[in-house]
Amino acid sequence: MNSLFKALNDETRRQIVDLLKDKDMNAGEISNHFNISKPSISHHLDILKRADLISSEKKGQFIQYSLNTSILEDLLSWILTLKK
Amino acid sequence: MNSLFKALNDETRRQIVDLLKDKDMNAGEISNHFNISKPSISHHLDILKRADLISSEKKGQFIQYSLNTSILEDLLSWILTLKK
DNA sequence: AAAGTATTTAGATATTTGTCTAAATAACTA
DNA sequence: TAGTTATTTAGACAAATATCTAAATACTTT
Repeated sequence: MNSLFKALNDETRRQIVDLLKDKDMNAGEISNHFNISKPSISHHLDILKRADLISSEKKGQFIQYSLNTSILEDLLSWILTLKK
Repeated sequence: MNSLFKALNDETRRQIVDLLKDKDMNAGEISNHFNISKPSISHHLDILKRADLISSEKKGQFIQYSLNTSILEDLLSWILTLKK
């Protein structure tokens, strides 16, 4: 839960998640959406991956990233216990 | 949204939120649940308050804190758009 | 094999954050 | 009003974080 909140506690990472909601993208495509260096984006992707919010798959020269919504169940149910 | 994620990105603050889920508490009562100095807890409460996750009301010598669940709607709907 | 493209790793740095102690403010009590 | 209790504010500091540039790795193409 800690790594999940940590991952989501950054505007850029939340935007990456929003991007991947619509379609899978490789690191370069993701990077093009931001005014941030590629190494920094790579670092953000790593944090999202460690939180299990995204997965990566090598596609030849590229690395394709996709969203993992299953991990959000935990977050969702935590919020719902608060709201009850 | 930024202040909300920031507020939730800390185990102590999430525990405070969990405490207030069950019943309202004053700062001292909250503080007693942690091995952290009162000023630090006060600082955490301030962050939660700025995120609008809790509200405070002066009750004589004490300050009573209570959970604000309405702000969680935004978070909830954001998560749901991801899961769609 | 050499050159080019995609991505990550390494190392540095400035900013943010969580914590502390000491002091200030506010309210109750004797 | 003096002392006690509840809480916050101020200031300091170590650890975590977001970012950068330079270099390394991995794949593709010619």
